[in-house]
Amino acid sequence: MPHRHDHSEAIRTVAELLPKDELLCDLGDLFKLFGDTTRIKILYSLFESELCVCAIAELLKMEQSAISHQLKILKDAKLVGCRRDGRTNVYFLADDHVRTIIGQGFEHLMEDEK
Amino acid sequence: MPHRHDHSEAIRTVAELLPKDELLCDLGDLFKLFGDTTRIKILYSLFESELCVCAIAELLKMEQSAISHQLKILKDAKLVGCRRDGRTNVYFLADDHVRTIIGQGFEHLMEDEK
DNA sequence: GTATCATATGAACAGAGATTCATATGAAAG
DNA sequence: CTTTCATATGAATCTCTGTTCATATGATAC
Repeated sequence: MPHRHDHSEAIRTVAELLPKDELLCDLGDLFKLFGDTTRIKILYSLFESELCVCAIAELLKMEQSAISHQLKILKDAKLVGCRRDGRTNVYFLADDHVRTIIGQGFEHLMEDEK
Repeated sequence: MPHRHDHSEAIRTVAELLPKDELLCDLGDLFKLFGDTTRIKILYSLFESELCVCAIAELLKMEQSAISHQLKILKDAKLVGCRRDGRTNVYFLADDHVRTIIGQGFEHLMEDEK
């Protein structure tokens, strides 16, 4: 028992309502995907239209390799999809939740400005 | 010019619609807050009721110091608020956006299960 | 086939961030 | 005013992660 004062009641109540550890981890992992500027920029770019790797690299003024690495992460998480087109790889948003989640973050920031 | 094939049109279009760098960074920083399991757990705990530091530490079975450090980060970001109560510090959700954003993440995970 | 373009990938490096340990602060009880 | 409890904080450590560099793959054009 680390401390003396009693809050066991509150703890019990909250503990029962807390989701499983695994789910909370998955939730953290999901938000981690949005927690990087490069990935946010990539996702935001794909809001408008599908794009090939080198277009994104040019747009963000970053190296092709860096973009490719991040696209792999987004693809593994199934936030983006990929399609071959000649010798280029075209990426696109795989899920409309991406728009919603980023939109929510956006709204939060906007209200903070006030 | 890093590559030969032309996509300058797509780049121009997207570039115009892309928010400022600073905003995209802020967005990334916001999501970074949710991208850690400990912080997710803390926020989730505060969904139910306000809690003092040692209650959270006990609940999550983590050291008081670790919780305190994370609470500082959440407080600096104004996601949680803090109130003195005798010699304990009581923390609470400062913003209902937190519920919305985490809720969206939750929904995304649930749909993925299918 | 060979050369070239677009992308992927692995290793190495560097920076950020989370936890722990030790200690400081601050309030209340005696 | 001293002691104890609750929390905060700084430094150190260790882990994770993003970028770069070099290279591999894969497809097209010649």
